[in-house]
Amino acid sequence: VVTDLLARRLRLRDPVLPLEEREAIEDAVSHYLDVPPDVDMVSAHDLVDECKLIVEGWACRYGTLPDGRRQIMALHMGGDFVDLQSFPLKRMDHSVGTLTRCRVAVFPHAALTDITRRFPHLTRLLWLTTLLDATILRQWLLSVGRRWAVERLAHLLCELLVRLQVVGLSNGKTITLPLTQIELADALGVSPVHAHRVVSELRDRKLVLWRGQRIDILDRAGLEALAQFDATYLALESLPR
Amino acid sequence: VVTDLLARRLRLRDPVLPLEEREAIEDAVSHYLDVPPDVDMVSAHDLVDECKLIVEGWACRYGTLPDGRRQIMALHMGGDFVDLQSFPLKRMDHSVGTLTRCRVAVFPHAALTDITRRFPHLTRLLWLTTLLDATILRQWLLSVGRRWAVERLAHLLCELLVRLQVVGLSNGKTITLPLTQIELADALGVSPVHAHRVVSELRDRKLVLWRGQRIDILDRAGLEALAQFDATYLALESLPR
DNA sequence: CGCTGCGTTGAGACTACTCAATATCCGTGG
DNA sequence: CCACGGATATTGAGTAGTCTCAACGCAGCG
Repeated sequence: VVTDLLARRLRLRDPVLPLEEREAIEDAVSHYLDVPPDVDMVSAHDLVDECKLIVEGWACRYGTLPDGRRQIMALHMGGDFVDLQSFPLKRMDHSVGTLTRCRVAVFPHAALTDITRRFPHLTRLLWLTTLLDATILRQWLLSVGRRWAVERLAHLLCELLVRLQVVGLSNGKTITLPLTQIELADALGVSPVHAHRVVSELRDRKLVLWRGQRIDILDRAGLEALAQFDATYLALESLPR
Repeated sequence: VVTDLLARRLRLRDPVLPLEEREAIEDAVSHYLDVPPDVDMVSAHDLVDECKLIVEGWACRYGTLPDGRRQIMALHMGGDFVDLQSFPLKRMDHSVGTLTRCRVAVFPHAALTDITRRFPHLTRLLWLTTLLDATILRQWLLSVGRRWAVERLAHLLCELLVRLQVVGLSNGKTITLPLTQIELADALGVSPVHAHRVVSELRDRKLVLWRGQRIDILDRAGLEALAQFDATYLALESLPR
């Protein structure tokens, strides 16, 4: 299960994962877990000794300020490691919470250490996935710093569209986004009221049909133009080794 | 040279770097380079096959939108890898430019691949440095998304103060920041005019003495309070292996 | 059936932006 | 040594994007 998800996410970079590496991943899973919605899987400042991969469901990374202001820093879906960075870092600098009920696979750090000793190539792939998170993070920073709120929302949708398609969770025309407008606001770095206004604007511009969690993309090209979207950061190209 | 810089940056996490690993790092350097100020060391979309570590000088990562808006995503000084992420990723999703003249050490990807094959522990340390960049990145996102511009500037100063102290480039009371207000604006995600106003505000509040590139910290506690600064994300604690 | 959380909408306030003018610094050349 | 040009710093005024406050509607749920 786990291997298929990871392989799907990485196939564009590394089409064939050697059998022994596939087995190594599978063996590194100590157990599976079901986590209810709106629960923290790990909290900032925690010292952790295992990593979690989402098999199904949605989660988000977020940071908070002492006075309560909150910023969501990433959205994660099936196939994503939510805290692989904790393997080298150990200490969490942010929290990860579920947005929906999540099924997760648990990888003890010890098993990952073993992988780094025996499978250099696989190690580089795991490293790669943490770096992909970072490229997305940089785009979010660019968005929050330099895009207007509407553009930012458009860009988020473009990103999710691609990422969901890669793992087969969207047909490119519709996505299911289990976020309240308050959570969306925390992801965009705006107030809840403004998040709503910005959603309305995309609706009014006839770019999307947004009803609750279901979002129909009416004009993907228009959305990408508005967002000034450039997908290269998602590292979808196949490269020679 | 290179090893000392890296060791200094990592000593809090891993106090003793085995001799053979130190040699491996030293051997991985193919050559040194001097880069003039205000020049791109690597550009977005580049396909690269070597990584660069700053020995001396300042550089920044930045991303741009097609219409020219620019966001600086990280500031780098001596001891920082500016594009280690390009080792697993290959393709650059952003650019790296010098702020001052820089002396850099060059690591061919092939040499790094060799390290991942022979030194799992060192590999995890290299992985770690890319993840430290990511924790800083997350703080910047939190800043840009949820802190007012003054708080954001204060937070940036607190961060730089700590980072410079770790590598011995600041005594904790003064830092040299080779940024124009335009570049500072791009780092904070505000307009140049507002960047200036925000610098003035820190001056007026008697928190700093800001003259050109030289910044004297008059009230570090006040600065940290204003920024709601929490240094744990910089991973300065020593942890049991 | 009333509570509670979320979505929606309006109004006024505030942070930050743009435009624009002036001042200062610094390297270059006369 | 000083005049000049260009880039940067500084300041003011008006505007625009976004925020806060607040009210109301709606749906789910015990």
